[in-house]
Amino acid sequence: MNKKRDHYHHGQLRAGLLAAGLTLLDAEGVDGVTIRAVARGAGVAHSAPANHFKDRRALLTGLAIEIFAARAALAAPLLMDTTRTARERLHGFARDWLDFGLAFPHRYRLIWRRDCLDGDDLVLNAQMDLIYDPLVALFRATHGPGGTGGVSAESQAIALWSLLHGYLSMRLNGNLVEGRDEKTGQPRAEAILESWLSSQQI
Amino acid sequence: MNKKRDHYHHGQLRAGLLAAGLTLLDAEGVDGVTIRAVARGAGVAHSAPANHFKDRRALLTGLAIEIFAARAALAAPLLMDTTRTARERLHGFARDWLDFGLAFPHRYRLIWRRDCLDGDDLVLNAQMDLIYDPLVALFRATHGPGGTGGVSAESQAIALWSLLHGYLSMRLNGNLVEGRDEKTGQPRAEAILESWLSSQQI
DNA sequence: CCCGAATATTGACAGTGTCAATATATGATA
DNA sequence: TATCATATATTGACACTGTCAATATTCGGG
Repeated sequence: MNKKRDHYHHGQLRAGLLAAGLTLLDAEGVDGVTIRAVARGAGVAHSAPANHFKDRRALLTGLAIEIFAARAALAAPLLMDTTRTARERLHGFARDWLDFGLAFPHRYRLIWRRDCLDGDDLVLNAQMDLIYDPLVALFRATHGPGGTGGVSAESQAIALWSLLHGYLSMRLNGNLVEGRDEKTGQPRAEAILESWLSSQQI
Repeated sequence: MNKKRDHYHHGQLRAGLLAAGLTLLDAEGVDGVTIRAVARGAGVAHSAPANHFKDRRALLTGLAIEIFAARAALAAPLLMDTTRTARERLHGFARDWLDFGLAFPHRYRLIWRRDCLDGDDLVLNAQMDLIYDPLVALFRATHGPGGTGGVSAESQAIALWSLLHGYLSMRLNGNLVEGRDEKTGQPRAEAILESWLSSQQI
């Protein structure tokens, strides 16, 4: 049963490739995650990954799904935690998202690199909805029964996510520097976030 | 002086390479802009570009500078046009930025791909400031002399740009679909933009 | 026990960026 | 005008990549 180990893997290779890929991603960025480097990391021949991922694109999509799933597993319960106010939940979600991006820049970049990923992958898209849907629901719940001014819950969700994603992208890109708001003295991201939440009367 | 044309270029090659690069960029995206493909486009040997761009990175940085410069040439005068109100100017700037990104997705993506560019390039960074500085100045001008509530002009500029960039990134990435606000019926981007401007009392 | 299916290996190919060696053209100097 | 350093272009090579085809090994069900 386990005579010739070290020569032929079995069963666990897919997971091993993903693990090696994540290590490479954190260390060298997306460009470092080559099929051959991942194979080397897992200790198999350069063409072995082909049995588990048809493409480099499929490999990166597998990584993105793992990463996104981990975020959704945290964000979804947080957004639906009815023991907290809407503002607390949105603030916590935003804080968590920013912290994640700053702590794992290469992971954050990868999940948005649709040119490297399979944009039609159903699992990948489902992970996004796992966050987006509770976010919209939360905004909808904050709307009064009258529902007069302002924009829709969907637009609010998209606006908040755009704000977070844009800020984070530019930070990770080196276009923005960590800093504090010149008026309030808060960390910049905090100031912008709180200002937006207040402007939405949340 | 011009005996052996067709064999050796002179003088105009750098511009020719950039032109070929831009064509390739629009047609195939950043990945299509390889040194060799650009050389083929300009009709020279695969190693000729090395005399004008030390790297592929340098070539892409050259492209990004051209692209950014063209945007700055439009945005800066617009932001400083004192014949218009602050709201008109900010709205016009945002509209122009969104239109540009949607019309030239590959160009838009490239100028933010710091991993493909030389992030320390002084010319490239100067182009960004050519837009950022007037933007901050405009926000500062809208602040009353009291200067009580709200965030600083810098934070406002960063927030607006984050909002625009985040929305555009997700649109170009395929994460968002063109649509209309469910409440106002406006195009989504318009609704989000106007809502933000109003929330800043502009 | 055996055979098909799954999985891993080796080898090959075209494409890439980059470097070194070579060839040609330009422009300043004599 | 002649010469020569310098700028520019060419050819050739190398290592690396993704992907495919052919081959070898292992696993699991009959």
